[in-house]
Amino acid sequence: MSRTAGSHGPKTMDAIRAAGLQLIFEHGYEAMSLRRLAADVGIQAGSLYNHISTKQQLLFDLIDAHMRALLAELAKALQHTDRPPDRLRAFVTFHVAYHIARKREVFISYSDCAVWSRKTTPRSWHCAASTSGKLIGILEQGAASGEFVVGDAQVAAFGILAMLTGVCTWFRPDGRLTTQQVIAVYTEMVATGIVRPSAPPR
Amino acid sequence: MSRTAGSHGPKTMDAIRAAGLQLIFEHGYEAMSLRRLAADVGIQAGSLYNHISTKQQLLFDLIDAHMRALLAELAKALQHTDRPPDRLRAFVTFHVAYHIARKREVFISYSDCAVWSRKTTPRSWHCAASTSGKLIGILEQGAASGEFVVGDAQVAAFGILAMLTGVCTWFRPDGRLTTQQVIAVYTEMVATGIVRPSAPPR
Amino acid sequence: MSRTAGSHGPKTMDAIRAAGLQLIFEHGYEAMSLRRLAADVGIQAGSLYNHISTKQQLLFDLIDAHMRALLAELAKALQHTDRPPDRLRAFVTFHVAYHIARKREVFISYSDCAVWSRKTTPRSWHCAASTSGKLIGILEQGAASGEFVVGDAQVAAFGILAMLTGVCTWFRPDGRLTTQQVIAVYTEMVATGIVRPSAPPR
Amino acid sequence: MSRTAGSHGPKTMDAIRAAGLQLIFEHGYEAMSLRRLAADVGIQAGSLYNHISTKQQLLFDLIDAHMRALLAELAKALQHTDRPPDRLRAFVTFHVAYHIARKREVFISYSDCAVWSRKTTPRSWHCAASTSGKLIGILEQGAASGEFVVGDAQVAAFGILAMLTGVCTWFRPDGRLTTQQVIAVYTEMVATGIVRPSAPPR
DNA sequence: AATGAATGAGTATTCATTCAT
DNA sequence: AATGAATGAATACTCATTCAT
Repeated sequence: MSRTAGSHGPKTMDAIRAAGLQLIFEHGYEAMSLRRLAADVGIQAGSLYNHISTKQQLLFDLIDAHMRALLAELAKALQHTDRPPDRLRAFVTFHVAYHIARKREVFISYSDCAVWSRKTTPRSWHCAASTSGKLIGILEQGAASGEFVVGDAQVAAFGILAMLTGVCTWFRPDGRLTTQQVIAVYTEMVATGIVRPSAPPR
Repeated sequence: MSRTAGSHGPKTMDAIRAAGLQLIFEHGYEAMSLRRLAADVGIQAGSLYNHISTKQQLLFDLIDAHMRALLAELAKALQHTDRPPDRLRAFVTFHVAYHIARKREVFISYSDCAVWSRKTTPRSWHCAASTSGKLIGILEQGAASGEFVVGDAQVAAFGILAMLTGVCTWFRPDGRLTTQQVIAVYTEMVATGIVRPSAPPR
Repeated sequence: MSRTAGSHGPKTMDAIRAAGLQLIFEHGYEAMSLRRLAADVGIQAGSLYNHISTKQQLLFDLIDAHMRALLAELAKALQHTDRPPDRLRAFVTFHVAYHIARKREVFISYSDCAVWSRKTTPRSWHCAASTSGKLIGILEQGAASGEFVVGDAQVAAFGILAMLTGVCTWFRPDGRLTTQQVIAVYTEMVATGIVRPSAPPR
Repeated sequence: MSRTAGSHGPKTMDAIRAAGLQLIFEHGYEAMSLRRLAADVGIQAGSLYNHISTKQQLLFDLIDAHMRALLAELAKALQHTDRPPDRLRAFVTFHVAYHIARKREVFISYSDCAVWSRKTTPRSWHCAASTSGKLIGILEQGAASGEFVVGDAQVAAFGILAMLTGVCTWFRPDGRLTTQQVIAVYTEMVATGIVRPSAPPR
């Protein structure tokens, strides 16, 4: 029987990460208190330091884990497609699904930009650059092959990413549309235009 | 004349708003200290309370001013257009220009969502609802008149807004594109598709 | 009438210095808690920071004040003497009297050495070097003029200083000897030998 | 063989004492953390308690060992001398040599006075009393036998002890003087005067 | 309208120590 | 005899806010 109430053993670190994720999502990094985090985990505040080195490091670890997962899963999502239209579709499908599923991770990654902004290059930079780089590559490849017409590939990629990421801010699981429907709508919008001019008068 | 230590008179409130805007943008609302704000203004921390009631109220005031300006200028930008394609173009043009010019105001408005999230309806909700409502109206009007084909007007509006707002995160005045060029690219993307399939083979 | 119990106004800093001096003397620098210091002063712990910047700075300020006073008073004690025996006598007299009167200041100055030891040159180094330099000067001057015979002037100076400073550790105001008597004994010991061989047998 | 992480066996206690001596010397008792001590030994902090009962007890043990050694070696140094001048010379020789060799032990013994001061009689009191008692005895014996002239034997003893102990603070093994030379200088100073008036004019 | 000094609750972090394993 | 995780109290220091002057 354990000595006291409260979490114990190797599960504590997992509980800290889970509670940290939730609390930073709810209150923001600065406003999250380690006392509150410890309370949610069921240990004393000082005991957190058996598992983390600093509050900042906990944030970084959560962000890093998110970014590694994002990149790994994105790579997997694209690995069996090679034609640009298919790759674009796979990109959109993955990105929307991931951002709906990992809303909190996405949110706290912005803490990185916000909190340490403009001092140091945020650790999310590499991830963002890699993700947008992949999308730019798809667009340029399609443009080169004549399958797409793209105005400015870079701005297009940033636009698409912002649009897809934005799903975090409004999607509700109990809302009007299911995840699948949202994916379908976004895929259609990216592939054929958000607003399509009707057939030109002849 | 430069702002000096011991600054006083009716300019103090303006200085507080300016310094507050900059500091919240740089550090986030929670991490901004009123002592630092007071130092930037050139007064003692306690003296701030001759001008503001609380730190939170200062944030709200900045956000409210931003949102009122956004809505007022948006209304003005749309007031002399009535055909949906023109209105959509005007909307995009205005939104991009405004977000490039008011990067910091946009940024701190998110503090609102972040900090007081999920407790109370954030004051930005009305603004967001009004803005997106206006855009949805344009899209639906165009769809009704047969000038546009739009899949899901609401998702399309959210997508467009996210895309346009995203310009804040990457635009640099000394970057590859001028504000005018960025506006042109976004307008084109919204009007005719981000990625356009090439002419179908016949 | 003041708003709360507790010290107020420009006297607070003096009270902090007095209480800090006493507490560091009693418990040592590391073991002195700012909470306790604040309580002794009659204010809240946080209010200390209206007067000091850090705990370390408080220590340094106390040490610096002590050292400046020591050097200034020593200079004054020596200023009207010029023959080495008189200067030596004046040095001893001053040093014993000062160390009896400023026991606590002397004690806490050692915290400097102890606490920040061997990392940085302690701020007391200049004072110690200046004091011992002055004494060495007296001894060398007397040796040169033939008024003294001194073996190793530097070791002699260190020895004398240690002897004189040591009075701090055992002198009690209510003890067997008065301050004047102690000064007389030390002066005699320094001038004619701690232990004097009796007249050599002939 | 070097001490390695995971050190165990009967050598652990020795390693704890050695590391404790060094750390208290470097940082002072209060500032020494048991975590750091454990790290230096190569074990976890909790494991220290298989060897020591409390942090305070470790300090006391180190001090007691030092004091027992000092008293034992002093007794041995004096055991084959009986004439006061010889005993005084032996005392000085021993004391200087011991304090040069055991600088760290001497230093930490003062922690005792500092830390627990004025609450309880420090454990060093017996040692100091015994040491100074022995010296006073030598001086008085010499005075009684007519071999010495001593003003105030007690003050003289305290003065000599402070002087000899002070060697800790300035002696450097690579300095101008060897240990032997320092001993010679001190012996001479104690026996014939720090500063000797030159031969009186006749 | 500004100051300077105060409050009291809060912060992240460290500490010596305990104990089941 | 060692570990790793826990405790609970303590640490220096910061915070937004108040208010007599």
